[in-house]
Amino acid sequence: MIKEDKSLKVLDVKDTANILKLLGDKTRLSMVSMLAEQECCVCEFVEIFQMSQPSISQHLRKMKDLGIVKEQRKGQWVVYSLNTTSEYYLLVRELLKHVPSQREKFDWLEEKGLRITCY
Amino acid sequence: MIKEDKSLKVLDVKDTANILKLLGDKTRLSMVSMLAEQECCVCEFVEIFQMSQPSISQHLRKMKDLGIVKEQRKGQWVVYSLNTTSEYYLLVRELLKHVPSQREKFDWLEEKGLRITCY
DNA sequence: CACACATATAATTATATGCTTATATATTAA
DNA sequence: TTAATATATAAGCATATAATTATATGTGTG
Repeated sequence: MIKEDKSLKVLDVKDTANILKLLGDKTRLSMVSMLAEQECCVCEFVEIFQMSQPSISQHLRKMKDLGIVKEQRKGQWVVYSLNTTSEYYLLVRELLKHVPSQREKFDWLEEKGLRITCY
Repeated sequence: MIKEDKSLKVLDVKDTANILKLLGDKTRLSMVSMLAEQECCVCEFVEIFQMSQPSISQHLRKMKDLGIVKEQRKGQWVVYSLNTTSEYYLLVRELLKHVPSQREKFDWLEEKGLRITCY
């Protein structure tokens, strides 16, 4: 019996290129790296990236459209998280190994008293 | 003594995003996938991708600029290959694992009698 | 309900990207 | 040296992208 490599899923060149293009943006790559650590809501991203709220929303939208992230409303907030059931999830996890941890960004939110999401 | 993971090199978020953006193009991703198999010259790429020669040259230029590929003149041809000494090489290799082999493209060149590079 | 807060969408704008055509450069062969 | 072939670069154009502002929608609270 051949053992399947659980860290590998072969994808289309075209689909893969689309994912790479999507993650080929500093803001979005940081976002997924953060989401690999913890879930996070829109207004927290706005604080972290010092960027307009619509801009953040649009970045998240693009990632949601390709199924990389998912959203969940929690009261007045919308909390985003990595979609671990995506066919691209393994690729994304692999990519993130090559990028430094973004945990500090959550620490910064805590310090500033801007952390929203409750655990 | 801590054993270093030879398949992992942690990079800047910004640099990584640039690499992903570069490879977030169907043509360029196919190109590096081909180069991971064998070296290849410009005119062969032109045949494979059915695209103008300047367009191919420009794609290769971008990848050369980031150090992902390197070139070597062989007579009237310029042969491109993966730059295995690039700081991005490990990331690129990892990415390519998630993409199907492009060996068939070389087979197609052979069949059509368009294979140039000599081994 | 009215208001505040959080988020999404639409419209606009500036810039980046990818392709084409035209042209320049480099190499080989007659 | 001239012609043919291979490649690179420049300029122009059409489309894509990422940001902004303005506005709409959704939710909690008095």
